Amino acid sequence: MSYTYEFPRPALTVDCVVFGLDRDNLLKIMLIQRCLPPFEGQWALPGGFVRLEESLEAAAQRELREETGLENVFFEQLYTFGDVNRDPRDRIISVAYYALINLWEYRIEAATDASAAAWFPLLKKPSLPFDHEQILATAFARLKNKVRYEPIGFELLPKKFTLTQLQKLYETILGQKLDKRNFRKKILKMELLVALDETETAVAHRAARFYQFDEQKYRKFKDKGFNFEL
Amino acid sequence: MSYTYEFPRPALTVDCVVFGLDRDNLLKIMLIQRCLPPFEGQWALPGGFVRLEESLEAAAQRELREETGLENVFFEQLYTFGDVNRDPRDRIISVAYYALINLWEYRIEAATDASAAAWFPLLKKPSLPFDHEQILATAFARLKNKVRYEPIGFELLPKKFTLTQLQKLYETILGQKLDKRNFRKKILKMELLVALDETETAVAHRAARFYQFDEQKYRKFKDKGFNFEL
DNA sequence: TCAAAAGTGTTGACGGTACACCCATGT
DNA sequence: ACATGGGTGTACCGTCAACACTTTTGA
Repeated sequence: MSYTYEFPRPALTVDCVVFGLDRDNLLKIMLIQRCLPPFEGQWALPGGFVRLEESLEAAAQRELREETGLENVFFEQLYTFGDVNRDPRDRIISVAYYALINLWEYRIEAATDASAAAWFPLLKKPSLPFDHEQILATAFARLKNKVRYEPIGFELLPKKFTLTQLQKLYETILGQKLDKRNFRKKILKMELLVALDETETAVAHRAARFYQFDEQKYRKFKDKGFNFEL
Repeated sequence: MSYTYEFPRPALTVDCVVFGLDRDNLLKIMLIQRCLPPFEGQWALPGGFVRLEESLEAAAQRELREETGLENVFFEQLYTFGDVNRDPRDRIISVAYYALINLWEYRIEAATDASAAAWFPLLKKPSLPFDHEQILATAFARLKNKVRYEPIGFELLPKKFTLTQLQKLYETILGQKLDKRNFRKKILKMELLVALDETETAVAHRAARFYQFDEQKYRKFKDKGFNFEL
């Protein structure tokens, strides 16, 4: 028998913190209602056990797909939580991931048929079981940090967006007002946004121009040691 | 039987990337010589299996102590590696930590009696088994990044150090020359360093003043949203 | 007195911040 | 015509980068 079998093994799960931003610039989080003990019936982070034949990332993506119908979204490992008593059942380690998606199109609600999944505004969410509050706090801190120096904010918006929408996104995540003229100068000077010819429609005021994030340009800049800031 | 037992479990290890900086400003890494298969005899990152009754952090600290004699050093979770075939034995997930210690005092070599532990300059290290090369690369990237906006560099120096030593540390990690006057201005303006009355001894030139990092001040600044930069 | 590293200021360029008004559109 | 958000420029200030010489000490 191999060396590795001398040790009893903790169980291993993945949990996902899924952030979404809706049309009203409300930052929301996706939760699922647990259908098994412990904490049956409570809202918790989507997640589940890692299978032997799948990588951690694959496991997180599978769980997300199974429980919420989400696929092909921005996805990143967050942190691994392994306190001894974080799960009352057993010793369970959880590798947490976080994801960002845009809620402007209504595609999301439809996908949540099988398991009960729902979006909660960050400020109105129920309190979470296990150490999920800690996981969420860690994820939010990471988002707040990362959005300043990497252009991941775009993941929360539709492909075409206006500068005001982008600015509001930053204001929501960072929790502070930004100056409109300075914000535009800064973001446009980076030359990572492509101005489209289209404009907003059906608004009761001057129509805003749409922009698009140019990921190719960003990659080139990044390789040259470019720095995205605020 | 509980829900958790329906699933076969991967094994769980911790691995440690231990960086040290010696008197000559050489950045080194600690490796241990494996005394069990697979890769018996090869140099690899220190690490081992997580026990059921200890947290991840405790496991990493224990492994480090057992294998290298190191204790009470800067320590932080790095990333969790879980590719399916990263270990030839079995499905093994590894939670990686990284540590920073100063090698100016000779306390280290003495502690490495039982298992064969040794320090290798980053550029002259042997190639590593498993995915340890990837883990090391991730750790080095993290160090390089983090040193710019959090004062963790001090962990690599003795308590008392000269500004030139500090500057060389940054030059080594960042891989670029820095301007002496600008570096001093910047670092002193933050008021995180305490100038001591002592100076270097036994040098064949003008003796440099010693400084000390004031962690208390840093904590206060940090709470107020202070930003350590370069 | 020489070698070797310590220590010290100024200037010009750039980027950040603060700030207020006119424009386009739909109702 | 009015309400609503879209869009724009300038002036001041602080920060960063570039740059070279004098001082101290031990050999």
